[in-house]
Amino acid sequence: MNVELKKIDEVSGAGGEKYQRILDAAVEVIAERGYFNSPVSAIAKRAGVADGTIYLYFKSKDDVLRTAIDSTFEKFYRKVVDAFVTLDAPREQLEYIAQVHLESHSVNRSMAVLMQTEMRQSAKFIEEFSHHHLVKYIQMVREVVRRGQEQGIFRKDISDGVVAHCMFGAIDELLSSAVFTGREYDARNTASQVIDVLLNGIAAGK
Amino acid sequence: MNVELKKIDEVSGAGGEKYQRILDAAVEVIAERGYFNSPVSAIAKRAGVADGTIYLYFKSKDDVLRTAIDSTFEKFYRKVVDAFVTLDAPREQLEYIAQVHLESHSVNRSMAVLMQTEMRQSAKFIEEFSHHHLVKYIQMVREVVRRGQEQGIFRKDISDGVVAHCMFGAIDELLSSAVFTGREYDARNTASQVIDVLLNGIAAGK
Amino acid sequence: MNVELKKIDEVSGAGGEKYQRILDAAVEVIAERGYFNSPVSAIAKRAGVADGTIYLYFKSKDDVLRTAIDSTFEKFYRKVVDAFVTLDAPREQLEYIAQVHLESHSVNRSMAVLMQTEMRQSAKFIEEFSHHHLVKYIQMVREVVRRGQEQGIFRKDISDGVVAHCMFGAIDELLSSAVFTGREYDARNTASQVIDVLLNGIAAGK
Amino acid sequence: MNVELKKIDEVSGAGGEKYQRILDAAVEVIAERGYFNSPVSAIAKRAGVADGTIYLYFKSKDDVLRTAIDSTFEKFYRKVVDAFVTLDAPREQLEYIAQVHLESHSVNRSMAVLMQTEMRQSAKFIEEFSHHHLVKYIQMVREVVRRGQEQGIFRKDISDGVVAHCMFGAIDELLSSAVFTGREYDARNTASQVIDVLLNGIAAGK
DNA sequence: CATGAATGAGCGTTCATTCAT
DNA sequence: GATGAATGAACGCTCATTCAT
Repeated sequence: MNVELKKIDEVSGAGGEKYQRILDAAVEVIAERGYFNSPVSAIAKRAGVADGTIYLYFKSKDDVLRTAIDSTFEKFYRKVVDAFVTLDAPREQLEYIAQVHLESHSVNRSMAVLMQTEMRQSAKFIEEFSHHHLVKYIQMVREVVRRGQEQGIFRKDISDGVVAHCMFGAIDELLSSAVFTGREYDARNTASQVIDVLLNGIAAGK
Repeated sequence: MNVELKKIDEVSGAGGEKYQRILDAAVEVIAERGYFNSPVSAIAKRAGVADGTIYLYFKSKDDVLRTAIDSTFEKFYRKVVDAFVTLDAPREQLEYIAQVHLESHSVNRSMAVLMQTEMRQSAKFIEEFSHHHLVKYIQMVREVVRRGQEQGIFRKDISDGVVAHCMFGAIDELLSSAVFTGREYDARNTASQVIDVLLNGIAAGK
Repeated sequence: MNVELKKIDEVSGAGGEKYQRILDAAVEVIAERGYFNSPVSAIAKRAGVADGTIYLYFKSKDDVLRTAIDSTFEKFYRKVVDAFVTLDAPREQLEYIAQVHLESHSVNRSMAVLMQTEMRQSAKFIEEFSHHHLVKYIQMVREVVRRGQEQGIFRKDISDGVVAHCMFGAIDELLSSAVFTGREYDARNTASQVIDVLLNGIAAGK
Repeated sequence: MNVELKKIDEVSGAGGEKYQRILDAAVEVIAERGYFNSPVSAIAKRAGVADGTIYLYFKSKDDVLRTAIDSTFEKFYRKVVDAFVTLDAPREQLEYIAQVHLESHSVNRSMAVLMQTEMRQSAKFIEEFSHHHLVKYIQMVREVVRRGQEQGIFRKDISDGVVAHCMFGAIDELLSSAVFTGREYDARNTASQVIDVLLNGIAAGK
């Protein structure tokens, strides 16, 4: 894996930002038309390269999509990990995750569309994704929840796994709904609402 | 030859449930391989009919998928509406929706997989009907939430829309995760946990 | 051939005008949509019979078309032969042939369309037709021309074959043009014009 | 393998006349079997290219046929127009048209067959272009006839339209008959006979 | 005789991938 | 490296024909 990342860097070194151009073009085109309705030729055209050139940088059409998703998730993961260095409180950590997750919409709208659609197009793909990326997300949240439980901030009679899935699912659905309806929202504010529900529930107080 | 014909008759039982055999086969095959990786011929084979036979019952490949999803959701919707006749309390209503939603896994695992994948694709036809159904679900929950707010059971400072999406997303993700990891769960128990989180939050009490 | 005609009569005897209904329906449908765009099922529907029924009366879809054309031409041929019994003069005979040929448009417009289109759709079919029917037409005209030459009415320095083909072609093209443009014409008057050109030419008289 | 590649190169000569190879193959195959009985794969095979290659040069199967017919007629039309620059007399002009029309047989026998068959099919696209071309032919002749009438060479009591259709039909039928019976003829001589009939008629002089 | 559900070969077309240049 | 013409397998769908009823 490290090896592969290094190679990428080398390639994109010189004038080889063709690699990145192809990735971006793929995300855009696929977001607009769907994976199976996006011929490699359309991606190549958008990237401004010849069809065959794509195969100099990627093994297959599938590989382009996979790489784009992997790299997006990698960025998400790194951003969260970096912030955690100076962000200690479980509550704030959850809110930060929610916020970054929801921000993905505005950072790269095409990518957000793609993650809500193409990423889920086949059980096979999901199984892969579930194991590689989602699991990492869930782990992250579970650890935060467990730390909160240990600190007495969060209830101990609740499964951290269930909480983690609920949180991911809730945010993902809000994001998804915004993507499909074209609605805009304020990531910070929405994150705060979700965390409010998650922490305090909707039952009328006391 | 007679033997073979007899066998077919046995299989097809009453009369025209080739229609149903095709639907079931489609759901199975598409759940396994994805819509675009499931040739009509594969569906036909699984259903034990000739390729052309599918077009006696459906207008197109699209139509098969659409019909399968429509009918599944219709069943879900009706089940909930029926139960609501004798189930009044907002809290119980939410729990019932969660439970039926989670039960879909055991009722028809392939359909559950399919709902987690194909229903979200970007193809134009999804926008048409995926949303048609999801919107109905969200509406249902929003109404329950609003009634709870009016009755003073639920907090009034929270958007019913956000709550509805959170609930759907949380449950759907739990379902999805179970589907893809092959985990089993008890629908009633899981539903109760999710509703607990949703109503009371995870923050340690007072 | 006689045998086949007899059989047809027997079939159409009782309530078996299904045979004729199928022929008529085929001509109509094919005239409207073209042979290859006219499924047997469309012909059956128009005829008010089941698809399979057509195969009780005809060997194949091709056979229906062939039979319709054969029978139309047969009627034409008989009509001309009958009239010749009391119509002696070569000039009048030619004019009569032209008139009946041109009348086919009004007698059965669909059949006229079909003869101008589908009958010519493949070299194979034309070769058959050319040999079976057209040859008869040409022969008829050639004999009339030869008799006219013997009687000193027609020039002897002209090939009767060329004349016959010219006459058929000229009339057929007028008919065809009317069919395609939807124009109407008076068969008797048009026939008289064609024969005028054929007999007297268009050069200004001395 | 090298041998085979070399052979292909030899065949394809200069550069991109795959385009022409496909057109020629299409004309041949369609002339033999008819448009609807000529799968694209058969045309590709005859042209020595892969099925998909055809779609690099043409939009559809329809487009191949349309292009072939258009270009053939365009050549015919240009040849006539060019000759008219130095060919003034109406009589000679008619004879020239007849001759070029009849020569088409020897220039490209397959194309001649195709023009006698596919050009007249009922498919909608024929109405679009078959008539587009035929109308041009008829117009050309009508103008010549009218000029002849103005010059007092041709009778004025005869419709130029009828004459034009008669001439086209007569020649086309002679061509067609020769094509389908496999007969050969001398274009110049046959043209002269047809024009003789058209101008002077077959009635015995005075 | 008549039906029409069922078949499956065959079609036009697309597109991921290769490879000579 | 970069190109893009060429390939051909694969697809969704149609429809002539059959045959159990």
